[in-house]
Amino acid sequence: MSKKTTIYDIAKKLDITAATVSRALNNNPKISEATRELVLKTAAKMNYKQNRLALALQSGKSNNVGVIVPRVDSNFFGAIIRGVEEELNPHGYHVIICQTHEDENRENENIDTLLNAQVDGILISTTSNKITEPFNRVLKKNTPLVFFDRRKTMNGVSSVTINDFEGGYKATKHLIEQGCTRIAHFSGNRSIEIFQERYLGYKQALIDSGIEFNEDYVIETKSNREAGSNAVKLLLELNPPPEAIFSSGDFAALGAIEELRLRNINIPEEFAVVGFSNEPFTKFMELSISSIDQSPLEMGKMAAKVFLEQVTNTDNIKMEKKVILEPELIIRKSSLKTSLIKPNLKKVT
Amino acid sequence: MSKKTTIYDIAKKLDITAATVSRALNNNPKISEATRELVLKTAAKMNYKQNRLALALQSGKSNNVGVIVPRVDSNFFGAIIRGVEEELNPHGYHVIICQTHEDENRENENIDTLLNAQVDGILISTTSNKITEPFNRVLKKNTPLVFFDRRKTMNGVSSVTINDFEGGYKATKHLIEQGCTRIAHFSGNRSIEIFQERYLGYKQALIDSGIEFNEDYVIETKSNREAGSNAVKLLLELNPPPEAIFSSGDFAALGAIEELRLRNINIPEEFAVVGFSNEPFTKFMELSISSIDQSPLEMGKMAAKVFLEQVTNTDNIKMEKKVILEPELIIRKSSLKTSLIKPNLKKVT
DNA sequence: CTGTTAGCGCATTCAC
DNA sequence: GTGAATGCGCTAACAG
Repeated sequence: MSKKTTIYDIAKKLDITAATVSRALNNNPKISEATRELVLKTAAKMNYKQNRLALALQSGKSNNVGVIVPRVDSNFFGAIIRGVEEELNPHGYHVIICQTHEDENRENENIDTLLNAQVDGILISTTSNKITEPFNRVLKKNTPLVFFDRRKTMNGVSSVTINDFEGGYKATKHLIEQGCTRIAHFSGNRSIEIFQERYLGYKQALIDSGIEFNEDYVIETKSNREAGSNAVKLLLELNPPPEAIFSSGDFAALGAIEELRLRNINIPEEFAVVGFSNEPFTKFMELSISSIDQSPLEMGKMAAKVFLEQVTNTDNIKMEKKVILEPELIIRKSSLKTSLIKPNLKKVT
Repeated sequence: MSKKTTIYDIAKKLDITAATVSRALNNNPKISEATRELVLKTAAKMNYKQNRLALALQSGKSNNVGVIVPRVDSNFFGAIIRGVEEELNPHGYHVIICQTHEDENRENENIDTLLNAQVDGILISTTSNKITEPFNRVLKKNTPLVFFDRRKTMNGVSSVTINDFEGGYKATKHLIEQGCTRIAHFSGNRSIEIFQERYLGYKQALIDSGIEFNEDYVIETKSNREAGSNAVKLLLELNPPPEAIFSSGDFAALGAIEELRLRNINIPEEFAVVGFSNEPFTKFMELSISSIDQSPLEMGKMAAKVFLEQVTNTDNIKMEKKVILEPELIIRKSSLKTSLIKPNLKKVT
């Protein structure tokens, strides 16, 4: 059990005052070399460890930052958290994680409890685009706030995102280059900025290549296999049906592929597919799935760096920084046609 | 910015003392209903929020628990952390995460900084089996310590693991039931308990079925595709070669499967494979891979529960609890032979 | 029921 | 250079 030794204990032992001990421990210049060494040595001997809690209370800095994500057990958020932790740990910060499960109320609760816990900053991938009271409290309290991936539009708040528009554009452009013209899109809920941007990128790529945009080819799906399977069924009933899909999510892309194979449609020859997020499984599939990599590790590190800048620049009241990472297209079998000769497609009127 | 309002602020406003305010806020019985309501109301009006740091310092409880894992961006550990967070959050605890990257030194550092941060408990999947000084400090400080998945043998310390022996046994037994007799094993580093146990389970299943154990069929591999691919190459040069593999890791199993397919060996007819961990990709492959599920979500929740019990039972100085979860065999295509008739295998002398 | 006092462990004034 | 005093925000012990 052994009660924790404090600076008072070591002060008493050395018959000096706690203030002196504190100074010695903190490399305060106004202290004699002799006492400093003495203090350091006996501190080590007595197995002294600083109580960060007391320091936190008196300094107002807890050295904890809160990270709020929808869930932690996905590759994407896991990698982000990894990045945040690795970047922040060397600076003496601990990472507290909170999950929202896409629930706005829990998000608000999490923010409030983190604020109560006196975190030095909050990094969040938000679930809604409303600016609720807790967010205002964060600003009022002057706690550094950084959005990553999913942001809200707030004055003076920094964010780290990827260029989702570019991601959608690249994916679609790639499909066009493979010779596809009838390209469908699985979109997420477009009231969420990232999905809207991917959609717009898709649209723009079509326009830039002189391909007519077809509303019927855009389907809003959840990101799971069943949704992808159902969506592709709808598409195949269209006349003409599409010959490619750019999906805003890898799971929906997977579901689509499964459905297509069930119908003996050859991928990528007859039908090409590109997903989004570069989930690990896309790489391991025998028919590997092309996808857009969001470099979540980088995103996490970057979010942490932005926080660190914010916490350093105390002079600047406000500094709003928008970091936009470039998405990378990973071309795999599901969209790479071996020959550039356009394959036989079902004849279409 | 607006300075945080404290109980003193609201005390001054109401012309009472801070202690009374504290009592009202904490539902202390010895207080009049009138003042309680008054305090509560003005507290709300002044937007009072408790400073958990001050509470922590004075009570000695930070309401934070540290979770230490090799890395956070794997499905397994991600799911565990998710379980921990979900179980602990309703009890007012925050989860601080630390990564070791399988480095013993970083593990020790993490423990020490968590201790300094006055966490109320440490949940850890340890990287080595040595009992280093920081672990002793945890005990001396009487901080609840719970191992999960990878444990050390320490007196009075609880752990939550799966029955790895049983996992190895089930996997191997299943292969035997599919008609395989020449069953190889990819083992991890067997100085780590979990791998040793899986190996022993494998061995016992063979013995129980009257199958001779063959040392040559056991290969120590890392858990990645390349290692699996290399290992299977070695196996195929044996005479007779095995006709099945139980792999201690899914990635090695995947590598093996890739290599087998390269050689046009039919799976599962000619060669059956079972992995371990039930990584998401095993399910999504077109040739889905059989695996052992470790129910990481449950494991995380259980570890959290054990911690909660520990923190509640203050009377009992020591309580050592060993929770052992049952692994589940998930049978998929890579090992499920459609007919019970033993398929044509390469003839062997 | 409520006020007074004290302390959690530390760093930081201000004296000397 | 060092000591003494003070406060961070809160709760708990002891009075009354």
